[in-house]
Amino acid sequence: MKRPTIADIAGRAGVSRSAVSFALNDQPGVSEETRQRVLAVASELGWRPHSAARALRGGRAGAIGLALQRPARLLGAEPFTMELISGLESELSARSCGLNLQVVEDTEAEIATYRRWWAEHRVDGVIVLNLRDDDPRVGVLEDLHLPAVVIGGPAGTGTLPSIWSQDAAGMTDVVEYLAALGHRRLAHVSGDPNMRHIVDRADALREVCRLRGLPEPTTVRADYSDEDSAQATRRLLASPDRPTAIIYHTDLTAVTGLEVALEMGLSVPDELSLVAFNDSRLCRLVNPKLTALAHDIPGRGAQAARMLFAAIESGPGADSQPAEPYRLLPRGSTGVYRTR
Amino acid sequence: MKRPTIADIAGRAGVSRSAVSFALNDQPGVSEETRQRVLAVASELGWRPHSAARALRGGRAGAIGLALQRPARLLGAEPFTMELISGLESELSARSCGLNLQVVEDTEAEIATYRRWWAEHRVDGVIVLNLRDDDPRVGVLEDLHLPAVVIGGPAGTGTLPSIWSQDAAGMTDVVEYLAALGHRRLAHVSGDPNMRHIVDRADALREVCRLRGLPEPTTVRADYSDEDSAQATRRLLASPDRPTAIIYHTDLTAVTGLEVALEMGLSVPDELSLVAFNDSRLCRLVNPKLTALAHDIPGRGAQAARMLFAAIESGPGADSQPAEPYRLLPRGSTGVYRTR
DNA sequence: GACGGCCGTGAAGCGCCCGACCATCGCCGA
DNA sequence: TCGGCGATGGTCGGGCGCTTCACGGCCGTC
Repeated sequence: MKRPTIADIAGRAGVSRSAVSFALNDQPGVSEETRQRVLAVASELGWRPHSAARALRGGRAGAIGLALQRPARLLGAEPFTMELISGLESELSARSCGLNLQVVEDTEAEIATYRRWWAEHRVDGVIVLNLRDDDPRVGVLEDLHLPAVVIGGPAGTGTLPSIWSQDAAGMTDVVEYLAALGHRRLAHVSGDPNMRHIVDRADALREVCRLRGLPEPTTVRADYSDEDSAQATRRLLASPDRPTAIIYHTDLTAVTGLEVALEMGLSVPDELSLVAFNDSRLCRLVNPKLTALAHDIPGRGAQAARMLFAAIESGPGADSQPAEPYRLLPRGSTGVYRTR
Repeated sequence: MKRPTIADIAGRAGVSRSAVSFALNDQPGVSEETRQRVLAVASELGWRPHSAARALRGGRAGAIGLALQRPARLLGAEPFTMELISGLESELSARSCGLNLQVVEDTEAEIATYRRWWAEHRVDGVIVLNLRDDDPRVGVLEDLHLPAVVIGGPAGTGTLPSIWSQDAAGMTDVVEYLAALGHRRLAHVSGDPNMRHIVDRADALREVCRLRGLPEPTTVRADYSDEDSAQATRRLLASPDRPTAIIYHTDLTAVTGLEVALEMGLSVPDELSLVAFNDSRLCRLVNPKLTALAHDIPGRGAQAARMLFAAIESGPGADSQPAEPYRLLPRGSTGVYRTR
């Protein structure tokens, strides 16, 4: 089975290759009649443009890139990435644009991937995840003039457009909600403090507590692992003035925290309330169900894809946009604090 | 910033373009000295082959394709896909080969994607998931001569090499284990009966029960949704001769099942044992932890990638291979059945 | 009859690979 | 001594499929 080329079409339709090209690309230079004839032959032969030839000619690669900087174990566990991908896809497939995926070890490898993609003309643009402070990726992408959209920010993205989740607002909502329930001693199990949004949350937490006259909240760090988050929760709950409510940076971490709390004989939510950033099925599978800050991740993926297309088509300088705000979904894991 | 081409290297090194090409591709025809000089200049300029030009020249596209036929919500929830991808990647990145991802609606769309990828020269081969009976994808890929590796089988994959999970063996292990614990009435919440491996499991279950003289097991169907699997479990447990052990086709479904059982006041594992196909963090997050049949998914992804490379390089006719067998991981959700 | 608009053709070239060809040199046999 | 020959190390140029610029007939119009 041989792939048909425009030369084949030209032969069959009795016109030159250029005419075929014009016809197929809706360019002027051929009569309507010829155009129709060419289109008919093309669809009869099942012609499709050879992506490499197009790309070589200086056009688009017809694909965007997504580098995932995550260990294998984690990729499976957390739903974020896949939901984001499916959101991206919804926009991509509409424009029959491909998605190039690459799992990378660290930032250095990620940057190497961007350089390679750029040099090999593999992608027309990339989506950047998990912005950090002074993120070196931003500068590299700017230098390469490789269109990119950052999911994160809005600060520190340089000239790259970004789509930023309103983390401070989300955290504020949670704290006000918890305060209204009578909680005063709050704690926060947070992620990598180099990540922009993690810092935003911690800052917001402190700020709102200050404004509301609540005691200084505790922030401890835990990565995504079982052990780490269990340990963090254990430490918090073992302290003499233990918090009455804990906010977790992920659903995964929160679920582990809930296990630990129950294990330690605490009643949730009577003696301890728990809230998770990121909602997922996980939050509804545990008992009591976890109160969560939900996000429309596929929606954000779609939004990012649209922004990236805009950046690819009209060059840099596009505006950053906020993502849809977090929605607080109160469930069984939060309630009025009852002193014994 | 301009991407350097071999012409640039040729100019700087004072040789012809062909010489550069020979040098860069480890072909004979240049002296060792020239080769070194060319390589030095190339790395100095940061040259990388233009993937499109290579592909156009008749070479490889330098990427493989993976079409995911799954609704967005689900992709996030189940860890399988991402673990598989990370396994694929481990092999791909070693050969600096890309991964093209596409989320598709249904089989028809998936086939259209394969045709498109083929016609556009976008991928050198594909990984096919979730083989069904009389799967139309097999014939299409054979016709296109598009190298492919099927994850599933081993029956019904035509000339395509496959990597098949030993579902019957896994199921047999579970049943023997449950029988040893004293269980007699078994039930099975199964997935889409069009899927090969799902049928294999159901067949094995019936067969082992027959051999062991256990009563005919019940098999009910449930898709991945919360409601569906909850409903299936509820029905099973509401029946007068309700099963004492239930085997679920996914961790996700099993977790939902556990919730339902606890909700109905059953004690797990005293009155009901639960086992899940597919292990994941989910199984360890619930209480009691779920007994599961574990699989090394990233390992399977890597294996599939290696097979696909072999198929791409040496044409069809490669052998199918079994995946590593399931490992039964007994946890808190299974135990001796205690009649009240 | 010059001119402009419309259709269409020819050819170049994107970056890379590779088959065909060529220059040089050392070696051998007449 | 010298022509011929093979090996070595390199150049030339075509072509993969597609786009696009420059041009050239053809017709109708002023």
